[in-house]
Amino acid sequence: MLIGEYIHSLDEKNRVSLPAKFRKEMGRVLIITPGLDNCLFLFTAKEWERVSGKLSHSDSELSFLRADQRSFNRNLFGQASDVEVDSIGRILIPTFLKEKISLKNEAVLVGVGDRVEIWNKNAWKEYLKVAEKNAGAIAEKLAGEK
Amino acid sequence: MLIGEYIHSLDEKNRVSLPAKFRKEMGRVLIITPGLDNCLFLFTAKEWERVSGKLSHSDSELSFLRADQRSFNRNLFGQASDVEVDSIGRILIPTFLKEKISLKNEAVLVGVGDRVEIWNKNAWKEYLKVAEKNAGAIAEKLAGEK
DNA sequence: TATCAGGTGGGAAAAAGTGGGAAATCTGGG
DNA sequence: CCCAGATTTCCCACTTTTTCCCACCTGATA
Repeated sequence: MLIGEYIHSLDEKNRVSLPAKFRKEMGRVLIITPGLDNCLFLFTAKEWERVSGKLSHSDSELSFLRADQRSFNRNLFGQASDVEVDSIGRILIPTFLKEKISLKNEAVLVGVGDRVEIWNKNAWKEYLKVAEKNAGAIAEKLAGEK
Repeated sequence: MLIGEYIHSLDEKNRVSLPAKFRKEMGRVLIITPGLDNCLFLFTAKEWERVSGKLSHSDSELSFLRADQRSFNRNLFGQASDVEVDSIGRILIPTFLKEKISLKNEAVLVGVGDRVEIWNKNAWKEYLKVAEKNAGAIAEKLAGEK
């Protein structure tokens, strides 16, 4: 289970260290994609299989015939990238994804159970502030649903 | 799986580098056709077999009997062209396809799972903007279906 | 204080991408 | 049938980017 929050530097070659605690669990090849709420998702290869398989339609049909499928797949696949963890535990953030969430020198890596999220530091702080304030109310709502 | 977005130059001889990450998976001979939403589709030979097979004998009826099917197939098949990847990984974009999607000096190559798409840079940015806006809604919808 | 692990930075080698010249091929006109 | 000009193909060379590797720094620990 991936948990915890780490602030690591993003160097001028767009490298970030994957927190040592995440490395064993995640393996050597990861998939990075735009996430929701302006962060990036980092999936293990296996988890990516599950996610992409679930989201994209079966390949027995021609997915490009439907406009909403095209739109969705261009987003999902076109904005994804596979990254390899180097010999000392770093990954390379593709430029177009770095820009998408306005990553600067510092990146926040957050373990969220089965995936890792990468955030712009300020965006993360802001998000947390709001999330904490709402936590009580959301808990009540979830309690009703589950 | 073909994923990711790359911006490459289209030189005055109409050549573009196929991103290195795509080369191994795609092989030496590709099929390029007009795509949907004003881009070009680039299929592997194998994927083209599958696609063209589906389109030409869909629903076990004769595909030339329906006007809209004739129209669609004439566009796709008639304008298709096979292109060979040269010794250093470039392909040649046929002039009429280049003009069809108004390609300029820069081309965007996008991996969309089982095919690659080629876009005019601005058109891609515009498309993506809209697609991203709808992604949330589509995701919710898919979440409901699955 | 010495040691170790995690994290950071940077140089050199390799790969990827770009541009252009020369050979080969095609085309139309005499 | 041959030639001149245009186009395409092939190959080489340059530049930029990426990858690989090594060294250093820092904080925790014995």
